[in-house]
Amino acid sequence: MVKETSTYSISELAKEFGVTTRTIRHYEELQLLLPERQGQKRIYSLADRIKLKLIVRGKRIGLSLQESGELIHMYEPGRSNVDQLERTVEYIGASRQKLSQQLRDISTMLDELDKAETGCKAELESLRKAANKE
Amino acid sequence: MVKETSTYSISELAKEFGVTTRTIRHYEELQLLLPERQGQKRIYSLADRIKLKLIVRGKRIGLSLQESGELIHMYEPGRSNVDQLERTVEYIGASRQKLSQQLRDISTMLDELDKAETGCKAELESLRKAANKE
DNA sequence: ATTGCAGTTTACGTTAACGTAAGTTATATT
DNA sequence: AATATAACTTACGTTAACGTAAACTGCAAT
Repeated sequence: MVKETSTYSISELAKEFGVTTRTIRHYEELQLLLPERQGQKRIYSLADRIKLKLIVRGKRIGLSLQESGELIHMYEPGRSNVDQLERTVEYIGASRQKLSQQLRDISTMLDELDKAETGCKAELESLRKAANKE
Repeated sequence: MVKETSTYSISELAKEFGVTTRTIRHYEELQLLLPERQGQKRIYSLADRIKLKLIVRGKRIGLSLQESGELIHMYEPGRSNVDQLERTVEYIGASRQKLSQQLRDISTMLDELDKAETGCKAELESLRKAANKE
């Protein structure tokens, strides 16, 4: 069963993305989200949900809220003039470089984890052999 | 020309890794580094340098200093007993999972950047065509 | 009518990761 | 001997990203 409506309450989003409502309101304070209102209550659109998803994903790879904000901004209207578009393309290039570096870093770490694990398991083996000889 | 000695001053390391000496001392406050001393002066070994490298790399992919500290700990003596070794292997597994998730996140972001870039460039093209028609 | 959620605002508190400044010491150079 | 340079310690300051508490609102069910 998939959702049929395209609006969400704050607690629905909070539950879905594993954050608190305070966190979501905080993102709004920083202008990362700007939900509609029904009276006092915040009503989140599908677009808001996607932005939140991007923020949460960004956090997993160590982006600051500012950086996520800039990424969000890229997917938005602002494509008014050439100057703006060119700066966006530049920013995309820089982002790609940073992400590529992260890929390399993660590969290195995974390699090192493999080595460490192999070492641990060998160590465990020899400890168990020694224990059996008693 | 490669370094032949295997000790470093704090400012050498700071320069090499692009951090301040304050930062390096901070890592020592958190017990991530424990350099020798010559009187007051800190003398860093090759092992210290490697740890620092790991910390800096960890920061690039969004690890906290605590997490980097735990990773460092894994590469260290502690292999005394079976219990400890097993917990280390578990921790390695968890780390690998987290890193794998990051790999997926980064791939997704790179894809989205590609789409955004394509969109921008198309937009730029049509803007330029329009400008030429004047 | 009141009890109970789910939501709201306002505002101060907290943690991580350093920055920054002030004053001290040791070594090397002019 | 005086000065510069690189190190050091102590301690308070700062920013990001929320946490937490208090007090209020609106609607729904008992």
